[in-house]
Amino acid sequence: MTTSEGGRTGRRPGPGTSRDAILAAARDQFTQHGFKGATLRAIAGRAGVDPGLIRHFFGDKEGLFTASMEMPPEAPAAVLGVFAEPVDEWGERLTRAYLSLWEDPDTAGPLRATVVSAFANDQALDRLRLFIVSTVLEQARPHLPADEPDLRLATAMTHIIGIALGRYLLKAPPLVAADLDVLVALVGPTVQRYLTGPLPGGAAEDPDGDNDCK
Amino acid sequence: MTTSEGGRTGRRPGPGTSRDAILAAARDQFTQHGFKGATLRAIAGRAGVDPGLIRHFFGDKEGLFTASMEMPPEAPAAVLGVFAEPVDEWGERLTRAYLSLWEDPDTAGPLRATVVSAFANDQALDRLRLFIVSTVLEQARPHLPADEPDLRLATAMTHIIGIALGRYLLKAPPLVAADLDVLVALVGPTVQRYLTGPLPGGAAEDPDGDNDCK
DNA sequence: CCTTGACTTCCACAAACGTAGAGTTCTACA
DNA sequence: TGTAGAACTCTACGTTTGTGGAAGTCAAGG
Repeated sequence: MTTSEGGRTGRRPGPGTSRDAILAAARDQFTQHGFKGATLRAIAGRAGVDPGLIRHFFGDKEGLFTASMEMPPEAPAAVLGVFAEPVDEWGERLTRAYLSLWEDPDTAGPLRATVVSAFANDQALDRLRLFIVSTVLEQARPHLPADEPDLRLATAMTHIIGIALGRYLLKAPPLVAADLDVLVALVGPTVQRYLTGPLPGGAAEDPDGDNDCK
Repeated sequence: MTTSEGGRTGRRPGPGTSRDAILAAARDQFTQHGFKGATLRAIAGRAGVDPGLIRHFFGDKEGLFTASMEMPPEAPAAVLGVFAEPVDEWGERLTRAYLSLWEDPDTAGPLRATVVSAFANDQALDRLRLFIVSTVLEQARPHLPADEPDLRLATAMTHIIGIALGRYLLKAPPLVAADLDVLVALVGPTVQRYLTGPLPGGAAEDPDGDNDCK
């Protein structure tokens, strides 16, 4: 975002805006071309900055990468906080909380970078799985029905993530056109059903939810 | 002229085991490191072949890439064929047909490569969206309820794809551990509900009333 | 035999990459 | 006002990459 000064070297006048410009450009390039595909020169070019500056701020290409995936700590907390609410409201709340992360420009960038890189890099994928499995699952399991709590949360989360991918990454027209509230009203009940509803194959009309079918 | 090959002489395209080895290695490397991240030398090394052979068979790195994403034509037909079945059976059939594509080693490779590259490459993403939107949507829309048919199919497809990503790419333990039949029984009804069930907020009446949470 | 064309390998090159360090200019603080 | 250090640019090096062509090998037909 910084204008390129012609020929001049040394520190630019005014407050340093370059760091943020580099981060924005990095997220853009990493999500568009992957880790190896994105070049430091292209990122610097987009940011209107000398490539050497990247090394100054982030040391490494991997340093830049991890920095570009960091998101404000209140972001995951917003999703995790849903688990403190009554369990019968999780469906809509969870859906709305997660999709809101993708709506907010501040968190959408890192989120995008995280997901995309997870699909193109085994290490990043391991990190993502670890976060979902351990953090999310551990937080939610105590409040879920005894039969197959892991499978319940996995299908629910997968569903929400799938919607997010379709709307914000694949940009499927029907999902993009839909209003966020419509989407939440549509998906929320399904998520709720996965979380606390009866499971097929077992005693479906069991009101206690106390069945041990597998 | 004894053969139907015309009057051509010389060595015929042999049983060439190298070509297939290259394709397998290419799919492996492309899905693991992305298009730019995968190197022709690494692919050739994995295939136990000289890098020059790749150029001989596929000409280009992009030629190799597109070739590695081609899948047997009967694969998409298996999914599209579901639309010829009664609409009230689409839920389970669609789910099973698509997930089966990921179970079959012959189609899982290209499918994996397609999806992964779509997330790391804008062109591939456009291709995938075009296929889903135009081919799948056009085929299914005539049989769907009049209210929001596109949104119905979009949520349904997104859900199935999300499950596939969680099970076969992210490898979320609960989804991996679950039997395919269990997964179909769990997800199928949800998909069916998206396709033909009532929409929240809308005034649509549900004639067959299969709103049972079974 | 010999010819032919597909298969396979080796060597080489130009471009682009990440990294490195030295040098230049501006801000912050005493 | 002066100085330390952060911000910033320039030039350069070593490596790796995709690509190209020349040359050798092997099976099949004349």
